Amino acid sequence: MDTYHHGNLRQALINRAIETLSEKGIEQLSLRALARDLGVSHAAPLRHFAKKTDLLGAIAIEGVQSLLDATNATPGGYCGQKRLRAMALAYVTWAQENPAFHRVIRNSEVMRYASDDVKSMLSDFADLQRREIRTAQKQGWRSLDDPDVLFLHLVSLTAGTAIVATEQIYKGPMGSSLSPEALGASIDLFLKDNGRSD
Amino acid sequence: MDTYHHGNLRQALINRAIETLSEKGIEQLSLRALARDLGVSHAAPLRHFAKKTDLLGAIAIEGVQSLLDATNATPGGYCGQKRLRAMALAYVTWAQENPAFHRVIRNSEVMRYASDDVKSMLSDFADLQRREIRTAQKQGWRSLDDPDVLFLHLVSLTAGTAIVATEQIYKGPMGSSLSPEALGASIDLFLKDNGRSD
DNA sequence: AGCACGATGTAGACAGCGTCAACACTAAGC
DNA sequence: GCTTAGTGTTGACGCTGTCTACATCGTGCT
Repeated sequence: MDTYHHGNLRQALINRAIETLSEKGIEQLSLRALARDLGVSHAAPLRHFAKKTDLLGAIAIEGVQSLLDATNATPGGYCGQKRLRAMALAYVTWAQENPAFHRVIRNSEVMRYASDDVKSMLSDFADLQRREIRTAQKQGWRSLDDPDVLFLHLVSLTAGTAIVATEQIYKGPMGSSLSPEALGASIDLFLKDNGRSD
Repeated sequence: MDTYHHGNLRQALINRAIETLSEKGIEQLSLRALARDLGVSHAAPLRHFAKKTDLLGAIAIEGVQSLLDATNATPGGYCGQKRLRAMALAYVTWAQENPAFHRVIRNSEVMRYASDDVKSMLSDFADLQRREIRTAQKQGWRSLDDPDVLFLHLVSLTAGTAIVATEQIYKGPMGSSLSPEALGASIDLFLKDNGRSD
């Protein structure tokens, strides 16, 4: 028989939200629709997420965790330039495979109200990239460039590539140049170039 | 005395929408609030924009026009690589100076319902960039690279840089490296590099 | 002039939304 | 076994976008 209490409504809400987020985007997400989908009353979600932004915040935590897992699952043993390349590609691939997470994490409304946990995780992630840039430079990659500029460039390029690779708007203009090979080649324009011809 | 008819409600709605868009973002925009701000009844906007997306579509048209104007106002006489650099910088600067337009144009919900006019204008803009890439390559800039990959890279980098430069999320992690000089230097990593040391 | 008509604004209604408050059920600890 | 905290339900409020019916204005026709 059906129990009065759902049992795991909190996680069920998150999971269903991720589904609808992938299908219909963030503006179409509604707490009441989630409640209907899960067969609970319209106010039940409020027991677990007082505000809609709290649900999105919880998804953001899972999303950042998923992103960190994806970049950590990157083939090990590399350091510096090769690691940066692997991380950048992992980011783009992750964005393509987890559109819901990607949209949530890159949404400024969500991140404005995100918990400090999320912010510090992302901050650590940024620091990791900064360190790898330093390492790569010590190995001779773009050693004369300002590391802050390299970091800005890396973040801009990966964020932009992920968006171009996932947003429907760009599908038309880009045409065939969104294959994994093309994406890798584009990343390589920055991350294989060592400032000298090779 | 006040006239029964507003006189230019359509443009007034667009202008006020751009204001609130800059201040509060796209999710906070409401037709009824606009009507209140302009002192007309809650349904008056519907005479000019049957759907909320129609208003955003109209703003998108003005936005794309503004973007094209900004890139055309780029110092003339250049072709190829220098022109690409000027266009990329103009795009980022434009995004910073016109956050409302930038948000609307980069919003996939809006662009999904955008008119064919907007889409063809953006398509022409993309073609222009492709041509400049070809020209730059003939001038020796990255002449061995696949032009499709260069185009993908250019779009990703400019889109990403504009987002990093405008979205509050990145302000923290990026810190001081968002000065115009840093942005220019980051763009130059792609657009000044000619594949050989110089 | 006067009249019809289209364009534009108003008033009211409806459903859907987020959110709050009051109440109902259930499990867990004393 | 009773209390209590956690969880789900019901109903309400004000907000939203959108629809319909009605009001008012300017403009062109006769």
